[in-house]
Amino acid sequence: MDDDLKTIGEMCDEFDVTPRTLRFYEAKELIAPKRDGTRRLFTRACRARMKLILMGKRFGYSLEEIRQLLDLYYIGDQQVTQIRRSYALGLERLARMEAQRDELDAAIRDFRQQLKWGEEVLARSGLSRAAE
Amino acid sequence: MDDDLKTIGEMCDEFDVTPRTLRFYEAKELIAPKRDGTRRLFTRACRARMKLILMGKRFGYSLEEIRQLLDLYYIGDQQVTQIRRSYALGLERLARMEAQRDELDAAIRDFRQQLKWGEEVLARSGLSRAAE
DNA sequence: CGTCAACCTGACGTAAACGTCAAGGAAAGC
DNA sequence: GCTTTCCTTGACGTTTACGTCAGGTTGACG
Repeated sequence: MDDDLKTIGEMCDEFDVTPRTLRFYEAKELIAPKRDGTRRLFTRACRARMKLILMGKRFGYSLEEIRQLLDLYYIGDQQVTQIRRSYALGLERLARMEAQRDELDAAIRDFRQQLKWGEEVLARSGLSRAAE
Repeated sequence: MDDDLKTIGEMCDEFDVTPRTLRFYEAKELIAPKRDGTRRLFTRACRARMKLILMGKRFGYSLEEIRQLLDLYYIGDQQVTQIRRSYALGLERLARMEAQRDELDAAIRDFRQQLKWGEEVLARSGLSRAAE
């Protein structure tokens, strides 16, 4: 049905990672490629998950946290209790993300202040052109 | 002159870290406590740096990156070229921080959407009380 | 004087996220 | 048929940021 399958090499090109990384993610059950005998074949679902994995990494989640996040995205037809647990987990994570963003905002404000101080140091340093 | 010096134990209480952590930071030249014979004595400057170190860690910098940041904070009377280099580095970092925050904002929006979807799943699951 | 708490210096252990190397299978081109 | 290329599975190495001992000092207290 959906057989736009990719080899490990093609995946590496697409996502700019090494084969080791993809095998590692499989070992950690973050992705589950099919097999042609012994060879891995990566489905469209794998690629979707890879995008999410790399997104997660960009803002500092561990692979284990990402695995849980992926479970949240792909719940399917499980028990409602399971969904509720995931939902609660999601709320927690949202709170953490918002806290993190607020800290980052504050840090950015501090940092801007620091840079203004740097500008003054440069200005008073006897040189007229601060940006050359 | 300024002799409000603290022992390692007092520092641990103040910053909620272990002695090992402080010794490690000294080994990595993030802080430079004085000595009374063999014992470490932490100055006010050390405590200021510790605050900045912990700040840096909170939003995901490595200790090595933090060490460079601290150099930016405590420039002193170095060459102006040096100051300029640090300043440029600071601008870069600010850009990175803002990009990170924007990604986080976007992720939070996505996530909120995801949670709304979860709420609907719960609502349609035949149960009236979604939060018990 | 003993000992107890708080400190010291190695030095080895650990978890995460892969890198790297060895040894081998399978298909594709010449 | 032989070589090259791409893939496979172990299995050990690496970095970061410490934890966790072992063994040795030192100052204060009873």
